[in-house]
Amino acid sequence: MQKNMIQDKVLTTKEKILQRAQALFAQNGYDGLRMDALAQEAKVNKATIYYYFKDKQSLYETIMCGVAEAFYAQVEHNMMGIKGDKARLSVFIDSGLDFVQTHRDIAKIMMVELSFEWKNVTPKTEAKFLPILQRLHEILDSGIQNGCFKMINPILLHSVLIGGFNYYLLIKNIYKRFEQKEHNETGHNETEEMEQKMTIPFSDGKEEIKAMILGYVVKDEK
Amino acid sequence: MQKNMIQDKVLTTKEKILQRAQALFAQNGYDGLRMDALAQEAKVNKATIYYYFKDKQSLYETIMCGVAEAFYAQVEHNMMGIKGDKARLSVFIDSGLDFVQTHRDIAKIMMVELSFEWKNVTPKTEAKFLPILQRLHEILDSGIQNGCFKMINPILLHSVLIGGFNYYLLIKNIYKRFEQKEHNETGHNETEEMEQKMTIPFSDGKEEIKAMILGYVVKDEK
Amino acid sequence: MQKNMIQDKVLTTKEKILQRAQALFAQNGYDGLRMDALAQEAKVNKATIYYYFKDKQSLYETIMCGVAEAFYAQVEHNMMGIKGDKARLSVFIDSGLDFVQTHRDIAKIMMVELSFEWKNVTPKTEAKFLPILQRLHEILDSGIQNGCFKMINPILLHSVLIGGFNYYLLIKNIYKRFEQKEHNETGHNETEEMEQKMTIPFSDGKEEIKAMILGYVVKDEK
Amino acid sequence: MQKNMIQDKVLTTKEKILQRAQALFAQNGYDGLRMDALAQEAKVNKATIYYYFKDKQSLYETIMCGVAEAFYAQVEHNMMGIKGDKARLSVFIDSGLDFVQTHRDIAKIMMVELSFEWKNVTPKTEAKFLPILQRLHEILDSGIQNGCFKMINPILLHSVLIGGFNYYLLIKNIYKRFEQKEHNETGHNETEEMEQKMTIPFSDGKEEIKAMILGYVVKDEK
DNA sequence: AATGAATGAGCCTTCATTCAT
DNA sequence: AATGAATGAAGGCTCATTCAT
Repeated sequence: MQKNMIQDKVLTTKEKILQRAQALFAQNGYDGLRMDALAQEAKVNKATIYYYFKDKQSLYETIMCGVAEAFYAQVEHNMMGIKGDKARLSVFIDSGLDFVQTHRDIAKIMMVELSFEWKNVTPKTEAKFLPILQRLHEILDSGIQNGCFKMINPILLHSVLIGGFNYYLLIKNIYKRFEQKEHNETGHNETEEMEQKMTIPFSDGKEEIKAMILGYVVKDEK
Repeated sequence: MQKNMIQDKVLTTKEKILQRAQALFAQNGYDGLRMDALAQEAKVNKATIYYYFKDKQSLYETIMCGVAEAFYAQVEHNMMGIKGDKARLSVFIDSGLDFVQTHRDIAKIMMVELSFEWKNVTPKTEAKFLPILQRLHEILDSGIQNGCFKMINPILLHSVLIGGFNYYLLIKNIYKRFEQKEHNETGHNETEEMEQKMTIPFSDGKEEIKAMILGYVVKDEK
Repeated sequence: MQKNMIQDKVLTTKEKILQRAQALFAQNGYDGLRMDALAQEAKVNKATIYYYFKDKQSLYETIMCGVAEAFYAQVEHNMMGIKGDKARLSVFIDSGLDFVQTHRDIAKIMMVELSFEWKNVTPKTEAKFLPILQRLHEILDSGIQNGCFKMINPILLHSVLIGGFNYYLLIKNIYKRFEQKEHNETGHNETEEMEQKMTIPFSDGKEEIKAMILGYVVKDEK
Repeated sequence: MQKNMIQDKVLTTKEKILQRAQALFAQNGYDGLRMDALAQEAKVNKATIYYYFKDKQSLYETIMCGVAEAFYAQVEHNMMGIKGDKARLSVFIDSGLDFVQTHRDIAKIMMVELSFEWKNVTPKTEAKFLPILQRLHEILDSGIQNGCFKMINPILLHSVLIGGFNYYLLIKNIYKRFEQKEHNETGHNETEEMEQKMTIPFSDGKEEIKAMILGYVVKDEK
């Protein structure tokens, strides 16, 4: 998080390139990233990028694989030693929400890649994502089979968790812009509903989503 | 669905361009769409596109505005005459889910645009989206104020509804690919979990999401 | 030949590009030709080249195919109606020598391509050269079989004819340079051998080569 | 011939570079040789090349000078002690043919350089070639003056000798390819002329060329 | 209304070369 | 003696856009 600032000088050239590339891919997408811009941002010569990475696609692949591994590692780490389906589901949900919140660049890249139907994802990268999906399934399936979870399509749960939350974080940004603009433009005659918006501050969102999911999935215990 | 084939000849040149542009923007994003490719797909000369649209940005804007208007119109139409907070919420959720499901291209474009922080959205387009968001707020706020809905951040609900469902539809595609590949590669000795996947067919998803949201929002009436 | 000067304005853009490309390929080889330089020489925008030709390779291919066709057409035309093995061989030799002398660019390109073992020659181009070689064989083989020609490897004859003469034209250029330099540097005390050089002016060369070949191939008739 | 394998370890780094460079220049020409590729082939770091050679041009020059010296040395060696114009011409022709046949790389490089009008040849290199040409002239001129040789342009003789034979060796390669392809494609129904080709095997070529030249140059003695 | 031809700007990539070690 | 890292300067090619018709 704050590594960038503190360790900026410590990063190797390759790491510097990867770091900036991730940010730029997230901002502009695969086609939108310009190698010139990346070189400038990473403060290296354009040719230096090609010293470390075969081409743009390979740079992207490196990032995507890193993403997959990072996500998998975090979930694995968090789940370690957790027993009981409900506890495991709870930890899993928290892990997912945290990852999406902490790794904004990655979440965005994934979202876009998903929208483009995995267009720029190579088989190698795809293979890295498989274990993650399998792991999610194991967890959810176990709960369903043990009877403490309602029968639910695991993918759907996953979607609400990751897709819903990521969308929330994204739209919050846009929303704030709307409000600022309106505020500037309308002067003081805000409508009541706009007042209303202000009274419901942007919540963290994680707890609500978790509650929404658990409320649906976990069977009432009597 | 089969409109393309039947009406292909009926479409004006301008409509043909817009139709193909929407599909290509959805597939490749703003930067990914090539005017050459569009001309080819629309079976017109490249210069013809510029006869109808000032430039690429203007073409995109036209589509985005159309998107916003279409969404707003559908919601308005569906809500017409519906009374009662719960009923209105129900219809609203259905409208949202239907729209996302029916207008895949638009949903994808919006998702990507959101990820890129509205990068290619002009003020004019932005203005078109405002009424939609306002309408959603009215509906949700009313229910909250009337006490039949739990206090919830409307944006969060919106996110689970639109973001969660769109994500579900997207990942379903990728998922099916994974399964096909694995099926091809592993031959016949699928593990049990893979069997399991098969037993939970890809549900429509709409009902679950609706239930999940309503379960969280609607207060139990005693 | 003098078309360039007279018809320069009449050439289509595509022809202009091809014409200049041929000259530049001859001067610098495939790798040595710079698309920028070509654009400048042809007085068109660089992108215009790509409007007419897919890429550098395709441009080269177009020229090579043209070359092959031009050569074949000229030989065919000259041979038309010629009867008798000796007469045909004579006409064939003249055609070859004339072609090499008239189409200097082409001869150079072919020579280089041969040296690089056909490196930049695509199958399509290769196919165009086949008929030429076959035609040469027919002619020579017939003479050999009819007994008026000495048994000779046709390829060898071809080599002396084309390779020897082309080499002669090339080295004449270099030779002249040597002499000029020496003349400038040595002042007036030229050695006798240098005087000698001057007394044997650069002959056309065609007649000598033709005589050399015929002297070897044609059997003395008694 | 098999020197490469046996002496590979014995070569100094500099020699290794020169050896591989010569081969690569012959294959791809000056512009076609990539310093990266050379480094890889010579199994040294790219910077190592620059440790031994100022730049690409200087590397090329070193090779070209070596070429000239080698050629000159061989001719000088072979001619040593040979008396009589005809004998000397005979030895000279043999030397030339042998050199062209033995030093394929060099012959190719020279051929290409000639085609490009000595483009990459520096004055220093040019100076090395002068003695060779002078020596050839001496030999030929002497024979002409002594009356045992027909009056002939020495350069033309040189061209047929070197140019014709080198061309023959080059085109033999391409020719064999044609035949292989045709053989593969036509199956077993070769036409008669194809049969014919097979019956005239690729001769060495040296004797024919020598005979062709001598037949033309040497005056019949009665 | 529509298009073939042409282009300026810029993109990804490569190349010969240098630097610090 | 030798090299991993880095680079300035192109090089081939593409893109959105315009022009003349």
